[in-house]
Amino acid sequence: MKEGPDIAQIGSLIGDPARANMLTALTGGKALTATELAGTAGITLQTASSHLSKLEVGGLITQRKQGRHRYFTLADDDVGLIIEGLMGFAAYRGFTRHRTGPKDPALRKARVCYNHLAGDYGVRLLDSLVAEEAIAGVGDKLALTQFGTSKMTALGIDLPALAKLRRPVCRTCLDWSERRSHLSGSLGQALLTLFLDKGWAKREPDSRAIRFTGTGEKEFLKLFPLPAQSPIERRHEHAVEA
Amino acid sequence: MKEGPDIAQIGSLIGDPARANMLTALTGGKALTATELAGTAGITLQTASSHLSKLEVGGLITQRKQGRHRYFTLADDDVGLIIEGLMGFAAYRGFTRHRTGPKDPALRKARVCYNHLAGDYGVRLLDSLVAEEAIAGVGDKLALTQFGTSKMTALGIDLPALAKLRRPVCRTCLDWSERRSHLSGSLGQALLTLFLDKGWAKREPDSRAIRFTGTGEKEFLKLFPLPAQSPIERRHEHAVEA
DNA sequence: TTCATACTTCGATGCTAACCGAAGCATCGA
DNA sequence: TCGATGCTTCGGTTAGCATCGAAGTATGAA
Repeated sequence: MKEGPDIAQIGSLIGDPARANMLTALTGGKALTATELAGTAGITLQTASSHLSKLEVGGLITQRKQGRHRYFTLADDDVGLIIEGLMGFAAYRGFTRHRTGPKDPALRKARVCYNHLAGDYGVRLLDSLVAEEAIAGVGDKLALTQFGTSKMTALGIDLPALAKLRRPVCRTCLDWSERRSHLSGSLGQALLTLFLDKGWAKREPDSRAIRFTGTGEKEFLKLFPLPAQSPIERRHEHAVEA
Repeated sequence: MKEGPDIAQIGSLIGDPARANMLTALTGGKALTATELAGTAGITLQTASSHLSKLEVGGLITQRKQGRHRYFTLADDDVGLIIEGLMGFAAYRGFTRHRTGPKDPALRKARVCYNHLAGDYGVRLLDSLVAEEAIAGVGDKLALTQFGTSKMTALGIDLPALAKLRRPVCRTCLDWSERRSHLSGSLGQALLTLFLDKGWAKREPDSRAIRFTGTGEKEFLKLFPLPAQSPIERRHEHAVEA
């Protein structure tokens, strides 16, 4: 009726509680089976199957057949960004119908956001890279500086390979617990993979939380130090916790 | 059932086509009456009233009584950001159920995004300010430099007054037609107001489009020139038009 | 071949919510 | 005071969709 794109389709896809729970679970980054997703959403397998096919034709998720399992993942970085953005909005408005459990502090410290690091440590990572001028840019236009390029290469990250992908290398993603940006994009993904590979951190089994080991935490903080003072003064916003 | 905020509530609010149309209309920035919103959504006044009360308790809109009219606006900058974000996503995925009309080129050139300038000119504005280093920062952490502060003051913008508001002064907002950031926040709002006050541009009556006058366009381009080369190379993404 | 697991499709049910007609309330102008 | 306008509330209808039981398909294991 009016000009412009159609928001309502995506809205209604996210609007169903069962589907919202599935999407939230998939924001953890792991590929999950239909049975697992049915469990997290608290519905039977038949209902889950119906929901999953709707999400797929809606372009929010994709599936990969493997044996007799079907693994579902978010379709895309963009979907993760949208979900995380809505979570931030909801948290800020106090839309926390599901009472937050004891895992909350761990989640707030470090967690997976689709495929990259989020939470306090995720924000800290980007802050540090910006402060030491490894990354520069404005808004969603971020890029590695020369110093940043050599730092990443020294860490063993194959930047030319990342550049060949069709996804942006550096990107920001709004952190719903910190209400500030953290690093997304293929570099964000590569860094999280690096931390896990090096054994600095491990994923909690049934949660989005990431637990750093003692030495891993030391190494991380040494590699990504925080400046004495933030380069740009910024008022502190704290999400309202209900 | 799970940890974290509840996306589904907002999703279902946006998920109804009538409500989505109302929200899209309100993204134009004007305060609209219930009757007007009913018209744009194509429903009766009774139904519209029901929808509007749901949107209000959901925290997406607010109303102001004035005489026997009730004027509705988006509650907040955040709501505008969410809506624009979803529009970008929907446009990119080709979710354009409402066929785009002939107004489209004008909309793409310059339009209102809740309360600030969007479209080609909106993106250009931020690009220019960044290129001449009037604004610096990363992600959502933007701030005026010393040069930027004096430039804005020279334009007649009362920065101390803006700083006193509880909203951020500088902020980025994802442009759904350009798929890049433009300037939001109270400064973005102040600049758009300035352009309109100076007579450089006028709002189209029943659209989000903004039409620059001949001299207004000249002044705008002179005041916010584009650099010869973009400071950071960035791949061009063009939204899929269906 | 037979059984088990993983998932989809079909069909029926039941609930929710969008919708509108009619009536009620509030504000404004005369 | 009276009528007109703008909007809300109530009641009843209808339509859509989430849900699950039952049956069907595909893959893997024994």
